[in-house]
Amino acid sequence: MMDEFEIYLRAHTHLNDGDLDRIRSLATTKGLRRNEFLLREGEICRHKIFVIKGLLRTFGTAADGSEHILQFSPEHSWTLDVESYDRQIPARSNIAAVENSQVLLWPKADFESLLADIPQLKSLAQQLIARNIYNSRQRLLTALSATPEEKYHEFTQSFPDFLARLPLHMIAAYLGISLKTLTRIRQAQLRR
Amino acid sequence: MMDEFEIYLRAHTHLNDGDLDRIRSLATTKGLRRNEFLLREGEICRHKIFVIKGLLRTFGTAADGSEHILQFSPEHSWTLDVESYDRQIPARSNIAAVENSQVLLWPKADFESLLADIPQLKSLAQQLIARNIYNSRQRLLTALSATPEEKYHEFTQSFPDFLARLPLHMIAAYLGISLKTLTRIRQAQLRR
DNA sequence: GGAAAATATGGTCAAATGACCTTTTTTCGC
DNA sequence: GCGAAAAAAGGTCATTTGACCATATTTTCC
Repeated sequence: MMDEFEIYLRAHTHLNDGDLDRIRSLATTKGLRRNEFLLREGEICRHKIFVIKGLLRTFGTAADGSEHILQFSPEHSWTLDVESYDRQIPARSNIAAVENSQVLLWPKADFESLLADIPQLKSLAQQLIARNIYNSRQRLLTALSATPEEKYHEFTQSFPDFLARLPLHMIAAYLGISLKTLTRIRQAQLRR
Repeated sequence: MMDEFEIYLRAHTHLNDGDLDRIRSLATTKGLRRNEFLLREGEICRHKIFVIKGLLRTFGTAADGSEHILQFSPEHSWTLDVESYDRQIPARSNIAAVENSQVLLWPKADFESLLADIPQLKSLAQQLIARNIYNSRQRLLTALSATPEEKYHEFTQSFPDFLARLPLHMIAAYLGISLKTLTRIRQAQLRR
């Protein structure tokens, strides 16, 4: 059950078995059905989340009810609503499963004690934060400057494996374009 | 010269005079003329930057030469190209002065030793990182979901003081809309 | 103070995009 | 495997947006 996580941790850190056991021991496993929510807007994000298997999406909803996807979280990635988790305030985004998935959950207090006690884990966490910041910058720049076609192209280059796992309307919601525009782009590319 | 910075630090941290002096002593002051660059795409960002006075912009350029503004940095804010600074790799963004400005610069190695030695500074730095992440999320969501008019409205609410300090074309470059669209929005609002 | 540059506005037009709707195809869940 | 639901694709049309151009206004800087 947890072995996927162990593989991940061993690949990304140098931890002794004791620390690894302690990290594992504080997590609970949870299965999610397709479309099941892990966090809803307005709730407080109380856990650090690691995706063992499957695919999650983090999305906000606009005034008109439309969904806009901030992030996809596939197996071997971490997720949460940062601001809600940090400050324990109501979340402004939702997290839900795209596919049937399996996640590990650590209550915030537990994870913080792990971070305080295990420098290698802390260092991993900081790397992840840094990467997150770089990615956000790049994504923002793309959102500001790219045409729909360029956005789609960048997406296919960055996440080739997601193409087959996501319905197109979610890709559109991630790129900030309409489904119609996305299918038009794809049709145009087929004809070439 | 440095007093602005001292006021800022005292307002946001609890530092003793010794630490404060040490932080100040490692910085150099630099004046910038309007439109002068502090960092150009491809260069390596070697300094942590604090804006004493004035206004900077951080922007990327697209293939067609158009500029897209990632961030404005007014007096009493910090800036840099994160990825370039962290990893000492070529920057993908430019930083330039919008107004005549004055900044403090710390060479990376010096600032790192300050962070290592002064916990209050480290804590301030972490707060700033956190805020940066929240803002990026919000900005991305807006970029994905809002209409040009909503984007402009949110901008005026968030940064009322910037309106008078920025040429419209920069606001457009920040919002990811054309200057034409922006002036249309403003005209429509005048008529009401 | 005055020339030059930057900025803002306006007009026109073509193209891109999204809203709305229907139909076909695929996938899901029991 | 089958019925229901979800997803994809297609059609049509009105609207928004941006490109390009000219012009007016303001600001900058020597």
